[in-house]
Amino acid sequence: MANARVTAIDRRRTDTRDRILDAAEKLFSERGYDGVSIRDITQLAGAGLALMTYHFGTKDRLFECVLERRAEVLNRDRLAALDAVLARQNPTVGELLSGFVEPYVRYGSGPDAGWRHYCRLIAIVGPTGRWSELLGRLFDSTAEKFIAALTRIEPGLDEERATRAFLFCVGTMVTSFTGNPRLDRLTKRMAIAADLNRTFDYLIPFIAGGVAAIADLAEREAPPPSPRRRSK
Amino acid sequence: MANARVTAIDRRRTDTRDRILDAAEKLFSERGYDGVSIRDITQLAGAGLALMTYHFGTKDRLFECVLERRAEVLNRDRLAALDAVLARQNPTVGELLSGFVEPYVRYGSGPDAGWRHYCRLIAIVGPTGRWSELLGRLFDSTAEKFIAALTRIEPGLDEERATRAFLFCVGTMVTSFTGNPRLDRLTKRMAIAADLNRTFDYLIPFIAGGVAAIADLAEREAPPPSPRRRSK
DNA sequence: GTCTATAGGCTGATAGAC
DNA sequence: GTCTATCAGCCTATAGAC
Repeated sequence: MANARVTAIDRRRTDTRDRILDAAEKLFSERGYDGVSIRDITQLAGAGLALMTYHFGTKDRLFECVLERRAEVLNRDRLAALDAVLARQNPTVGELLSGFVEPYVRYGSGPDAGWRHYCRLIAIVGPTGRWSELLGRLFDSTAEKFIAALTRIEPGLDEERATRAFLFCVGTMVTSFTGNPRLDRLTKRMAIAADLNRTFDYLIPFIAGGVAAIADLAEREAPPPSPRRRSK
Repeated sequence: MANARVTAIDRRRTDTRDRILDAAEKLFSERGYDGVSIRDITQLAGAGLALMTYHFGTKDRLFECVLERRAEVLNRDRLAALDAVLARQNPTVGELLSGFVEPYVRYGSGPDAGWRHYCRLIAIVGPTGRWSELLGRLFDSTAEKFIAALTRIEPGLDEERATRAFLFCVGTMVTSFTGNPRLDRLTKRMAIAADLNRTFDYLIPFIAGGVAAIADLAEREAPPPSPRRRSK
C-alpha cells in the first residue's frame, strides 16, 4: 500500500515534469528562448506556474534540461552508425556523413512530435551563440569522433580541414531542417521544405561533394608545415 | 536663415534615427529580436525611449527598417558580380557562387561595424522563420537570378535542383559567419572562427563541390519529365 | 525632435497553504 | 507536488510639456 502510493506519486511527478519539458521543447523550438515565457510553458503543460521552479529552478535550467533530454539518444545513434561505417571495407565520406545526418533526419521527420521539435530547436538555437557552451558539452564529443574518422577515411583532410568541412556539413544540415518556406516559394511549390526525406536525398551528395572538394584542395596545395604529402 | 535651420534640424533628425538603427542592428545581432528591449536600444543610441516610437512606430517596424537599410546595397553588389560572371566566356559554378558570397563576406568581415552586425543579424534571423516573409521580400528577387544563372551554367541542374543547391549554399554561408566558437574549440584554436576571410577560402570550394555533386547526381538519373525519384 | 512621466500588462521568481 | 497569491521589476506604447 505504501509502495503503491509512492509509485503513484512518483509517476505523477514524472508525468508533470515531462509534460513541462514537452511544452518547453515545443514552444522554444517555435519562438526561441526569449520568445517564450514560463507562463506560456506551464499553461500548455496544464500545470501551475510555480511547478517550473519546483522541478527545474530557473528558466535557464529548464532550457538546458530540454536540450539534455534527448542528446544522449542522438549521440548513441550517431556513434552506432559511425562504428558500422568504420567496420566496412572501404567506407566512403558519404557513408560517414550519412551516419551523422541520418539519425537527426529520422527523428526530425519521424512520428514523434517531441523529437521533431527537438531537432528544430537545435537548428534555431545553434547560430545564436548563446548556448554554445551547452551545445558543445552535449555534442562536441561525438563531433570529434566523426572528425577523426574523416581524417582517416579521406587522406586529403588534416585536422583543421576536417573540422572546417564537418562544421560546414552541420551548418548545411541544420539550416535544411528548419522547414524554411523559402524553398517552397523559390521553387513555386515544386519542392516542399517539410518533405525532409527528399531534402535528405540531396543533402548527402551536397555535403559529400563539398568535403571531397576541400580534400582535393588540400592535395593540390603545397604542404605548409611538413612535407608529408607529395607535391602536384 | 530659415533654410539653414531646417537643414540643421533635418540633420539632427537623421542622425538620431540612424543612431537608433545602428544600436538596434548591433543589439539584435547579438541577442535576437526578443532578447532586446526598446530601452536597451534607445539607451545605447543615447536617445529617449519615446524616440523609437516617433521614428519607427513599433519595435517590429524598427526591426524591419534595420533589415531593409542595407539590403539594397547587398543586392546591388551581388547582381553586379552576377553580371560580371555571366559576361565571361565560360563562367564556372564556383565563380557564380563566389559572386553571391563575396559581398556578404566582404561586408561581414570589413571595417564597418554596422555592416558586420547586419551580416550576423541575417545569419541568426533566417532560421527562426519569424521574418521569412520580410527576408523573402528583400532577397528573393536576387536569389532567383542566381538560381536561373545556375541552371544555365550547369546543365545538370533543373530549377528544383538549382534551388535546393542554392539554398544549401546560403545555409552553409550564413552558419559559417556567426562566429561560431565551436570551430575554435574543435580545432584547439588551430582555426579561428572570427577569421572570416580564411573561412571564405574553404567555403567556396565546399559549396561549389556540393553543387557539382548535385548536378552529377541529376545527370546520372532519368531525365526530368520521366519517373519521379522515390523519396525513401 | 526630444524629453519625462506614466499607463497597463507581462516577466521570472518566491511564499505559504494544502 | 501542486496550487494561489504576490513581489519587484521590466515590457511596449502613449501623452503631453518644451
